[in-house]
Amino acid sequence: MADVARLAGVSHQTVSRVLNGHPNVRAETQARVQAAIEELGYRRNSSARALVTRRTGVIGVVAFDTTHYGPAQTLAGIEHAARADGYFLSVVTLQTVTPAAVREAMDYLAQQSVEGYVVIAPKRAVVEGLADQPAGRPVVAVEGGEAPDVPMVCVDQVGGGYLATRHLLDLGHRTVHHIGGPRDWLEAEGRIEGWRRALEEAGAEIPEPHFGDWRPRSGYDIGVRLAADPAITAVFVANDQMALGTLRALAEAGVRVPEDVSVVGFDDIPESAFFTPPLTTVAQDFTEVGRRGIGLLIDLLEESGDGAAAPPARRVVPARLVTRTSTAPARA
Amino acid sequence: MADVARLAGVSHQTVSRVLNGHPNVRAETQARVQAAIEELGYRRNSSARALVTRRTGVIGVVAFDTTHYGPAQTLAGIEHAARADGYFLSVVTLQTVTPAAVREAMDYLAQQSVEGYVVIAPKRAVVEGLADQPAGRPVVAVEGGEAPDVPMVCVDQVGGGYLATRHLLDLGHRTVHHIGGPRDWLEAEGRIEGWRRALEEAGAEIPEPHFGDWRPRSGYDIGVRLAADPAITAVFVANDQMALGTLRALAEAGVRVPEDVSVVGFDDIPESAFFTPPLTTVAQDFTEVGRRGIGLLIDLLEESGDGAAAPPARRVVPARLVTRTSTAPARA
DNA sequence: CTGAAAGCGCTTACAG
DNA sequence: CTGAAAGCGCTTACAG
Repeated sequence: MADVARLAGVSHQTVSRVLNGHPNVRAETQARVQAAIEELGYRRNSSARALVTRRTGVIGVVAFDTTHYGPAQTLAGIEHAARADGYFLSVVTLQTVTPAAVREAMDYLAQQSVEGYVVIAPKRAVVEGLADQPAGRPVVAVEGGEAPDVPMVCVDQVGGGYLATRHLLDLGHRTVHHIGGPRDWLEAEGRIEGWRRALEEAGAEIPEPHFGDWRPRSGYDIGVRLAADPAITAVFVANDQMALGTLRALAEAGVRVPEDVSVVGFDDIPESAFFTPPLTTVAQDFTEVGRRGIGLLIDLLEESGDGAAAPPARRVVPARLVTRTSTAPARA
Repeated sequence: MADVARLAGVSHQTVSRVLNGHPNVRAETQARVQAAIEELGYRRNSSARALVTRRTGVIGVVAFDTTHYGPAQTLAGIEHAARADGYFLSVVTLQTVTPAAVREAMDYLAQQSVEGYVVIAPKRAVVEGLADQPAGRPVVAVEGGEAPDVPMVCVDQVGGGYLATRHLLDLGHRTVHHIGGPRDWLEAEGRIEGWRRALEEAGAEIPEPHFGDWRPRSGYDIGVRLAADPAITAVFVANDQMALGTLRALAEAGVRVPEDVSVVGFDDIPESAFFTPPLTTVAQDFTEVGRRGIGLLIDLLEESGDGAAAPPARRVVPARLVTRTSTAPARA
């Protein structure tokens, strides 16, 4: 900066003013400074700046092992939104998901003086890790169902589960079986609640749900058992990967989809349109979740007016049913 | 730090020594300082530290839209490796993949004073963007095939393509058809080269390859055409998602896999074991790629001895064939 | 509209 | 083994 000032024949002070777009600089001076900056390829030292402004412009993100489609997409959404607003993203990916690991990750990020956190928190353990954070930096959770204290943005899982189940009931199925995700996932919980609500509302029998681990294998194993019960005509599976396994188990057992059994998934991963048969499923707008999560955090950071920030309504992103050919009317 | 020094009854200088693990501190003094740090919940200001040490400990990562399995996994691998070595990761995800976008992303990261870059560069355009970087910070590319100047770590794509094709030839197929990825992807190029090499080596006819866009739909569209040709008995598809589409097209056309046609994919995504039928494919160790990429960059940053850093051999991670039931011996 | 001064919170030689 | 001094490169009041 000293070099730039010298070349432009001004004080380093004025260079700073130009850099920060302060109004009180003569146009001609500004041009000269700009030229000097270009010529020298000068780049402001971010550490020095952060030291004095007490702002690093860095948002810490605690992400998940990204083999899961949802968390991976959410991370991308968060990144785009943050960059659009001029923030940097420092990411830690959780390997083991325990409250301690979450705290450790946040602690690690704190070393880098992040201004706030976005935590992808679809599991209960993550939300618990959030609970007893040393106050100070704002935290926004994303994909986390109902969290007591932490501001949260998520897709309407209950609504999505309801949508899927309602779709099957509307096709004339007497009831709908469910293959849920792991019970410590808040998303799994939301989806099962939506399923139950739709059944209750329709006065349908509520069969005992089964629980998988999100992976195709578990959907397959449960599917093998479901295939053995000829009374079953409709299954709502809590994610597309498990639904894939279920489809495979049904096919192997000679159960036709959708003629004998209708199947609905959840997530709308890129592959699901090409399953055998193409899967009816529930799509989530992860990009929007990321955008709102970052928006909420930035509101908190910049305390735009009232402390209430975004109204709760803006924090729930609706789910959307995508109808393909794995579902059909129940046989009479 | 001043507060800590006061509480411990030493100079802030000594506090710094304790923080940095300098040897020349009396054990008793150190304990007192530690206690003071704990009591005050003191945390060193990273900006001040970076300002004087000229090291931010931040590695910039230019990643890809993470809907692709490979890049997503690689990112996770990079993150784990970086954290294990005490580095922070600042990530930019590319939306449009052009040389200009790559430069822009690196420029953005430069604002944050990253010490070096790991760039996920499976497309030619990314490698081009890397070419004319203003020197200064070291760059390591990952997943990028052959790059002229930039140090590179990648899975042996040629070897993988060879493995897949060889497997089919070994099963007695006279030749192997190929559905390649987009031609501007270096990985697609490597796989096709391995395919061609295996065919040449076996003296087999080399059919005209087809090219998809990695997505299931394109594998489907090409599969529809392949299904119409009864002479075809073996297909090597450049990724699992397209292979999924191909399987679907074959099934719809009444072509049985593997009885009529054998299919091999590439990537070993979590779903592929549950395709119809379970897919024989080529697995890549992305974690290892991430680890070596970070290792290489850190070598560069810390200039451990000679400038040669890791020997080229260490930079190529072997691919591995995973045999499932989508492949079978050719009919006599 | 522009400059001289002070200070952000650290680390790095330099003394002792 | 420990402290007093200088300085990293910025921004923020304060003058003028």
